[in-house]
Amino acid sequence: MKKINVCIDCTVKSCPIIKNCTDEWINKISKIKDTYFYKKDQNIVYENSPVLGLYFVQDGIAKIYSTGINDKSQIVRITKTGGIIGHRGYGGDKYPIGASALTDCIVCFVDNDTMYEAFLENPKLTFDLMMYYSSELRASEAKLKNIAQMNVREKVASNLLYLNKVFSNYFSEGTFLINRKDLADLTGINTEQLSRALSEFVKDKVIELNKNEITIINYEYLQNLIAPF
Amino acid sequence: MKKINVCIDCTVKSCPIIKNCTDEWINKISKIKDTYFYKKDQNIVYENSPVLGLYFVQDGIAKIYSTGINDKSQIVRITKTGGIIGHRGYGGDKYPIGASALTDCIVCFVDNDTMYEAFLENPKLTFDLMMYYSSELRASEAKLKNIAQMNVREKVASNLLYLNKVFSNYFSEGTFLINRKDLADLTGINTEQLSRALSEFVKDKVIELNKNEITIINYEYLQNLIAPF
DNA sequence: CGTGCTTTTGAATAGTATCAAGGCCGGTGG
DNA sequence: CCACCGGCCTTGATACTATTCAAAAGCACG
Repeated sequence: MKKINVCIDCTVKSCPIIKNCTDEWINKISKIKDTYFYKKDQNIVYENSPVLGLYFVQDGIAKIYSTGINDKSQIVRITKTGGIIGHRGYGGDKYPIGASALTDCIVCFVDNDTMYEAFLENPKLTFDLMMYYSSELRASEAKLKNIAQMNVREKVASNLLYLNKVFSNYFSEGTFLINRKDLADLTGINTEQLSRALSEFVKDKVIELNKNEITIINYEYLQNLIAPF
Repeated sequence: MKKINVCIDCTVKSCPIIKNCTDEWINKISKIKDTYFYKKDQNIVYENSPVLGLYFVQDGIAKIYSTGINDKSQIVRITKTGGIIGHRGYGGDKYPIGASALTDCIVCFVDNDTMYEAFLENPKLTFDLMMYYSSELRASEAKLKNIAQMNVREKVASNLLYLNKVFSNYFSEGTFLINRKDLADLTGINTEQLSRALSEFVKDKVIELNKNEITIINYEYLQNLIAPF
């Protein structure tokens, strides 16, 4: 994993800046942006810190979380290469969420003023980002429904499949690395229940566990659990 | 309640079209758009119907819902004058949600192609709508956390306060009209539990019930229930 | 090879969903 | 005008599920 400082050289072709801005603007942002490296488990955005701009994930996987009642933490989503962090806060005063690195991460930061100018002068960028919001909103509402309507077993199944998708290309097929607390916070349950659910899945030969490494063996079983039609 | 057909005459000053488009574009959209009247309980958007464009609420209150496991319905949010319906589906294939009228509603419809052109030629419109998405996303994620972490009593309290905000100016202060099923679907619980929670609130003189009319008496009590600090 | 942290498991408790029955109210037709 | 029907709402009893508390096992790190 290596920092890329100049946008023109960037390999992240899904980056909204590179995809939608004029060459002039790509160069301008390239000069203004900062690029940071975060080690696994390091914080990227602090909850309730002032909104300074947008973060674009160049490489790695990060969790976006929010702390609620009794300091219970809820992971709201997970993002990776090509994703954006901080857009929820955009237009607001403080980031309503925090973010930290699940794997080592490289992240580009662009300040508010630069973004605003870029938006007004690159309509396609704004439109593209609007579509990004749209898909995020769909995902968030789907997740809302899942958490409201599924039981523990179903929620865990659903999130195992989600993580498998997110982590594809980072480890071998069907395998990913996440600790129990994070998986519980993502699923919206506590670690004890998660542990019980995982143990059951192991017993039924649906997954295999190796410390924090989870491997899905029987996809179909998990699929049927969440969409029994 | 009376349909306004010409955008220039429209009293909804928060409409993103009127607020952000050139006069030329306001006129253009004014001619192209359709304006519909929906009676209370009538459907505005059907779940899984093809995405044809965006709906702008000129007057009234509508619920946005989505059907899940075992035909359980979840109300995802409630929108009113100045709000937008269908933006989640935008960029996708089918509307992932349905919408129907909680009060009589007047709704303006603008088709996809017109919207797309308008977005590219009115950067401020796109930016404004992007901010709308951003605030919707914040709201959705706040709701996610609430549903995941609150108990029934707290969820009901939270949603009573939410409805009170949404319905302000439609009935007298602190009063709103909604049936039990809708309130349960909004809260993410079943009608029996809702009924119990409401009964307790009545006993404790926190609210008053008059058929489907709910009046909040003790705001502070409800507030403390959801943010006990 | 301790020490402290995470994970797993068990048992008791609390909370929520479901089932069933009855009440209330509005509408319809005799 | 009243009796009856059907839908919505409320309440109670019960079954189920999830949470909490406690304890022990596993593992990571110095």
